[in-house]
Amino acid sequence: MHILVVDDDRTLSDLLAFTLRRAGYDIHLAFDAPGALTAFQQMAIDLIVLDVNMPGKPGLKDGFDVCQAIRQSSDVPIILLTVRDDEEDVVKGLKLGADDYILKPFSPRELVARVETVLRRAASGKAKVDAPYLFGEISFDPHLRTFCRQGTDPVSLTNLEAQLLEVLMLNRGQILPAELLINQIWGPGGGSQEMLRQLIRRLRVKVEIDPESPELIQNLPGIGYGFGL
Amino acid sequence: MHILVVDDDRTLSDLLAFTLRRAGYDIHLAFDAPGALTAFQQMAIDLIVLDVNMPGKPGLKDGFDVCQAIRQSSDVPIILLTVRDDEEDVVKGLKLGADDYILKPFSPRELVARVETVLRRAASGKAKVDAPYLFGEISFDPHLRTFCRQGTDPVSLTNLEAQLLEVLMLNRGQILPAELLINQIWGPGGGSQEMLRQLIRRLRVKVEIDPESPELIQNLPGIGYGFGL
DNA sequence: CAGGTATGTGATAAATGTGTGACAAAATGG
DNA sequence: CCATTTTGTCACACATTTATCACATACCTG
Repeated sequence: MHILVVDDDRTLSDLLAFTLRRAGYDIHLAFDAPGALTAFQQMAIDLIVLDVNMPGKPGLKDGFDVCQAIRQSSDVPIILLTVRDDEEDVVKGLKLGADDYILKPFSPRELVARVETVLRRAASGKAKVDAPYLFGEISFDPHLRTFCRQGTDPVSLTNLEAQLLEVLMLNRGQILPAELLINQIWGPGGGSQEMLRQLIRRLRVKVEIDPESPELIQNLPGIGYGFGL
Repeated sequence: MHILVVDDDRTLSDLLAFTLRRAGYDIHLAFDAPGALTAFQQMAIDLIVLDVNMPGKPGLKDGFDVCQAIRQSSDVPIILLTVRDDEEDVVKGLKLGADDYILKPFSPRELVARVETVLRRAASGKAKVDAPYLFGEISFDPHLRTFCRQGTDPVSLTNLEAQLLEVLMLNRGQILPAELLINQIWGPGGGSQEMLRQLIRRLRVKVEIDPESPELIQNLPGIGYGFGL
């Protein structure tokens, strides 16, 4: 599994490479926008970790241009690297076709988790969702595990609740089989219908206006659950 | 990791070089302003330790001119060396784009700690924060390790407490994963959740009005801690 | 209609995360 | 060297999250 890391900052590149190699990936480095395109064209890359700010040249001056150029001919998964102050950058990048983002500073575990999530989504063949954590008046921040509905206070979710909501929102409009949800949240061999039921319950209590008449998270009997149907 | 040390005082240069080599860095020396620029242009330098007073030539007559010249084309981290009486020099240098300063005389540990902090900041990709150590009625001096809240006596912090507060304040408004804090304070493979918890405790006792209801340093369960949320 | 299954709900037990205090070990300064 | 301070380790308390169990309700089928 080959990952291309694009960042002009050598210290950060080395950290990224070290972390991802340790997680079992083959890493290739590029340090500017033209180098990124060249590397991508010369190697079979499975995912790109792409810093937003980096030196380039006219027509290819930063990470956004790289993202846009790659998207003209490929749907390889792209994860943006940006700092927290640059939320416009995140939105811009996602609109240009990036799949996810990582906020600096990040923990190694966060990085690996993001990479694995994005690779899983790509492997499942699901089309990308624009603004995956927005839905009408609702927004969800998977990094802070915070659910926001306009006009109400932000709600903090627990780790498992946030994982469930993330999977549901990334696959909005569809019913996900219970078995798949259990597998994604508890891993192979973990979890149970019972545990999923309780987790659904807890999540509904936190995110639905009236949990007893749920509108966001709905059930198809005998199959599973979906978000935003 | 290559560090360029610029100082006309050979004894001090040797001390600086010895200390930083012992900490694992590759050291390059320059002894005047023109030599500094030449060395910087000929090598891949990751950080410059730059004495303020040193011989130069017209247009490049001291450390400030070097700093200014380098900043026209590079954002390599720069640490100024100056004596304690020259606070105007410090302000002048920081305005010209230096990242931090070290006051002579200094301890080897102080030097290494400053270098590591500045490299870490550079690696995090975070733009320099204006007045990073001010926050409302609070101020923190990382060199003196002194925490001040208006209307109360200054509080002296230990080395680790000051390191933790520095990381938190430089990333104010964000939750920093515990793993990242541990890594930054104790280095790769060092520290533990246990040790972080104790350090958080000790720091809260010193800086919070009521450590049992902390307002400055807050926890996001399962993720980490943040300052000024 | 009765029985079985799926799903929702609540309560409690178990597990995990975080805060606090005490003491040992290590580091530091005079 | 010794006294003091700092840091690390351990134990326990408390808070939160997750797992388990029990029961209720809805729906479908024979």
